[in-house]
Amino acid sequence: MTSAPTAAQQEFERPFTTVDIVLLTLVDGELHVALPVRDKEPFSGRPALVGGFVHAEEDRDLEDAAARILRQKAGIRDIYVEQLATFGSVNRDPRGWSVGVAYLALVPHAVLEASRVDLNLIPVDKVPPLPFDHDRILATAVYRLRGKGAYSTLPVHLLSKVFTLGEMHSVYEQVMGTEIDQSSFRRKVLDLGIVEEIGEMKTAASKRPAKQFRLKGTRPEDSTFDRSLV
Amino acid sequence: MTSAPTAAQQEFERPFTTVDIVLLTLVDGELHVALPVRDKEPFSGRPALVGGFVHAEEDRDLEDAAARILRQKAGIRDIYVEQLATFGSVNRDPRGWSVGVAYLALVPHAVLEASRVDLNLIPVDKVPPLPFDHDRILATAVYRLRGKGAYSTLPVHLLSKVFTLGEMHSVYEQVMGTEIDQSSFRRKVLDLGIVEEIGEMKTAASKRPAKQFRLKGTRPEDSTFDRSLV
DNA sequence: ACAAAAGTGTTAATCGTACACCCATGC
DNA sequence: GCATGGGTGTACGATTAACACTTTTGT
Repeated sequence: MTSAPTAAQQEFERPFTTVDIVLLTLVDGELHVALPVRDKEPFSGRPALVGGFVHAEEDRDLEDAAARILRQKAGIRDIYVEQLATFGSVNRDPRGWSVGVAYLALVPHAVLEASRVDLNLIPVDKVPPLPFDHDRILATAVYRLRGKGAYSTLPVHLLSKVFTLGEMHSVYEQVMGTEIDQSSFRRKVLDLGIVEEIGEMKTAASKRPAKQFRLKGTRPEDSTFDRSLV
Repeated sequence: MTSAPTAAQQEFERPFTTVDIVLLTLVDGELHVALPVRDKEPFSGRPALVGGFVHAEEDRDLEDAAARILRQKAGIRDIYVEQLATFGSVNRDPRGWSVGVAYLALVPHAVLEASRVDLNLIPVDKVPPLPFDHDRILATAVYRLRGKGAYSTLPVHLLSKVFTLGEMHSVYEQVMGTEIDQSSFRRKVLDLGIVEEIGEMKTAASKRPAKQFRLKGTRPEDSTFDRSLV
């Protein structure tokens, strides 16, 4: 409360609020999660999700808090972040009743390499038991990515802003864990109009150069469609 | 913190935590939201979402808190509830930095009528401006219901446990706001196996008696499928 | 010239919609 | 017997998956 405490508020002990971020990236075709080693109690020395307290004096809202925490604890900014779910209970944190607002963050691997912070990337299927309820949060994140993946542009955020259809195709295969017919994928992506050709640049790789694309206008960052891409 | 406060916690002012519930029901074919009149400051006398503080001493987790609030403030229990999203900012509540965990609750109208509480049901498209950020929360809830509706059993929870395919058909039409071919709807529902015939009871209405159904085993309350029912 | 990835085209099966039709009951 | 909602069947068009084929580059 800012100035005028009311009866209702004073009566109750306030839970404390954290933001917990599942930061995912793709390291040569495999989904990894950032699990930096904790340097404070509780669970000091153990890997855990990127997280921190909401700073009431500093953060204007939860998204601000998430962005700040990503900056301060992971050294990255301007990446894709969406709210996942909120976990609150008396025993998820040994310090007492806490509310953890969980976020899903997707980032191209290159961005993480540019950051100086050691994020301790671990393949999502080789993660050791985590402190707090972070196992559950991680599971929720992966479930969301897989579930929403086929019907949205979510997986694209694992790529850099500019990409080829080949790269996009491959990311969807990796995220969804299935083979996807190249031809069908291509056609769907193209006539759903979720992507736009950028210049006619080409990749300077080894074989035939590919056209470059970027996500279409839909700034709201998300975009869901009714056809499945897998 | 229960016993041993650490440095990190004491430094920060804690936001307070509320649970805000969008309680929806169908009153003769129209979606209504429960907006009981507030009897406390702030915004005393104005209709607002059903809500309350998390009671750290009493609630074991957020779902507990939501259930308790529904019992105490709406006089109902054992209804369908799912977490919607969490809204937290310095200015959503005049009392200061607050975190509101929003829930979507669906209930058959009959259950509300059994409750003694005056819930002030208002058609969702005729809702006056609400206090706090309740307008936004309500919009999110309706958006979720419409968006998820066609691909899940969500709308079914607006019906009593036992229902006919005709009733189900009609609820989906009302929620989604479209006409749905009766024959196709029927076939999809049936061979998706999301529903099971109960006895061979029949309705004692006016015309030809209909078979009665209930949601199939999938207790986890939810259940999503990949085909659209609309 | 060959490998490898980009990109195009065609076909057969599947799915969904629309519509026509029959059934059981109350009045 | 007729109006009304319950319930079934079918046919046509749209969508998809599967696969074959062509193009363009680096080596």
